[in-house]
Amino acid sequence: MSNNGKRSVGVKEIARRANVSIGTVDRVLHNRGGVSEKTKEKIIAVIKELNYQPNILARRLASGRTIHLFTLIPAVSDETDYWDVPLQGIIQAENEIKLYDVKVSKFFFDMNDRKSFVERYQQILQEEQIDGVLLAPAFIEEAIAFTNVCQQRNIPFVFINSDIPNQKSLCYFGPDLFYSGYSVAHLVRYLTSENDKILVMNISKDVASDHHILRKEEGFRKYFIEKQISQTIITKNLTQTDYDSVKAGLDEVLQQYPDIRLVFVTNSRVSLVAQYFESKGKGNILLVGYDFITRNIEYLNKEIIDFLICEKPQEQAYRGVKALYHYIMFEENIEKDFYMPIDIIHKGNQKFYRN
Amino acid sequence: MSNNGKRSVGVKEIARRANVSIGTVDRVLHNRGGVSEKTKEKIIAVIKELNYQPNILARRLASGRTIHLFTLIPAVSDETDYWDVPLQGIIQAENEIKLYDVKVSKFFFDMNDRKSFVERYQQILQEEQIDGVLLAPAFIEEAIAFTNVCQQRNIPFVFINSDIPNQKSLCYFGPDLFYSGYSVAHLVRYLTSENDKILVMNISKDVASDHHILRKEEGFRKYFIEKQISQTIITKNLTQTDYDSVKAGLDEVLQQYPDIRLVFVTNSRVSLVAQYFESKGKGNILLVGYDFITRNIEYLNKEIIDFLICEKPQEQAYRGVKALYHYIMFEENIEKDFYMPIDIIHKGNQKFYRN
DNA sequence: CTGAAAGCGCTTACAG
DNA sequence: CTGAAAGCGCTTACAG
Repeated sequence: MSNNGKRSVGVKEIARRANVSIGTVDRVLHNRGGVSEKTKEKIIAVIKELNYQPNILARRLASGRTIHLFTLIPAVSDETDYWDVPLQGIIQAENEIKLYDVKVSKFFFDMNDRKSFVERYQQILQEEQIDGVLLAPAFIEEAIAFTNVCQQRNIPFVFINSDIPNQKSLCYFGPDLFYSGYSVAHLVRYLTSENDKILVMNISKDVASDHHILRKEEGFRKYFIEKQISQTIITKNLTQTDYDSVKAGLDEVLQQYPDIRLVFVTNSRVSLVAQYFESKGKGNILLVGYDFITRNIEYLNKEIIDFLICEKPQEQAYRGVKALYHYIMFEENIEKDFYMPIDIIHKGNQKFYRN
Repeated sequence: MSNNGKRSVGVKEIARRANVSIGTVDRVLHNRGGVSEKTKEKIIAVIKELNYQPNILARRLASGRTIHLFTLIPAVSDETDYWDVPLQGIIQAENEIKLYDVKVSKFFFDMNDRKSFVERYQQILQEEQIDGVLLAPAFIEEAIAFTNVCQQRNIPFVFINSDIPNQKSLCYFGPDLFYSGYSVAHLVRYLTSENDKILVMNISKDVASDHHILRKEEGFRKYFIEKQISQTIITKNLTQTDYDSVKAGLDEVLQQYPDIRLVFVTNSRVSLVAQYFESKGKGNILLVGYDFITRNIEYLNKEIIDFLICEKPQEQAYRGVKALYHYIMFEENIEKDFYMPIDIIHKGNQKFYRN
């Protein structure tokens, strides 16, 4: 109707110009083989000449084939509901693309159990049709094993939350951990003066191999070295994540250094420290931590947590799923690394923040 | 193939159950009329019973109709390239949806010329097929006139950048201006102490009627009143936006108040103030302003601008166009107000920031 | 007021 | 190696 006859050229026109049937054009278009070199060349030439753009709608409609995507992320645990946020991102993407006959199957592993990761991915690998995989590679070796199989089988996969470089993922969506810590240091410089002491708190069952935490602290400290700022930075590692242990640890370190000015908690466990300050009193200590999750937001609003750093976990997962879909649908190549912005949230701007 | 025969029910099945032809089903589906009450009711019942979800792909494919959207935003000017950012958002959305046969026609007006706004919208209204409109209602009365016509003609429209409440827009994407200023105040409290003086600078050709600026300052000041903080806040309005005038204004105010600790510029003109500080020296004054645009980023990296507040102008426009598309395609209702997050950018986190 | 047919631009068997 | 036909789930004239 309002078409101006400009409806872009399709297989029909290509077939006409190449003097073949549309079936043969389709074979060339999808590299299905069974076409003589000569006709193939001719058809390719016409396709180029016409700058043919396939009609995605028609393609999806005609091929009754559902696209099957799989996601593998940690389950929400009592310790933290952080992983509910990426899950929401997956669901958001799913709702958008299910109209185009895409199915997303969601698998979850236990953050504290390597085996569960392996079990889940083996379950996935047993599926007969796997068009793409999104995973949070919490256990590096196991994730490598999984994605090696994907590579062999030509299944595209994307990482979220943390990256394994050189693993030929389609793309990574998540923080640049080092830079994230580095960035916090810059903010901290605005909040403290040179003779203020800073406490870095790493709260994790396995600090020694917690890549996230280590890289963030590295970046944080690097800033002070680079800028030659001789501010005192104390690190406290806590490998027990229950409140009592955190309380004991804080009691100890604050007794030893009573004049701490700012506490930087390198992950979402900042709410535990906030809980401590809520009962003990916070004085003029500033508290900075990670992740825009319910518990933390409560303390943010009470002004017990001063700043939360957040790297859009929902968007990471959302973009991850959409990237797989786009890759499969349009054979589009995607920019390899997509580092999330490092958002700063305080009581004053939390209202309209979105993960 | 991998279909499990679960391909959701379509018009055919509805027609079968209602004992009519698919043509009649289609008439009911689109309220085209010409169907007897009785059959209509019957068909509607079946549709509900089956929880029929139309196949959008097929719908778009079958109806040769192109969707025509129109956008009306300010042109990029010498004064500021701010409006290039929303334009990029429009283009981004356009690229995503043009696959679905959507055309976006972009119109631009001159920020300093009401008449150009009127001319452009009249041009738009002459188009024969208008499926939706996105506009930045910089001139309120004129925007009301325009959108009144849209309402009459049943054309959906969305606002970006600033809102006109009660104008029955489909949706608004942009900042909550008051809250934006309020939010900056909270940050400023972390950066200054109670006896530090603050300078608010409004740089705009028509400060008195610049809604953006006025609301932000209002929010900013409100914070201090609410919290009963007796910090000195000086306002300086500059109605000349060239550098020399800004320089003169700053010379004057800084002579009068030599002990200013923080300057808050209420819009993207903060680069002019930065330029001043670059030549005069900044001392220990902090500089806070708006918008993540090239000129400002340069000064951010030189640490002459300390913080930029940004409300994702690209995303505003992107979401605006997508909202129109979704509304038209799926007749989906959209949440009425979508206030953008109030992002805080400093030298340390600007690297991965996206407008 | 209603139905039957053609067609949107592709893909998928099937036949040769 | 290639073609002709049927069909994906809709919409659009056209005929009655």
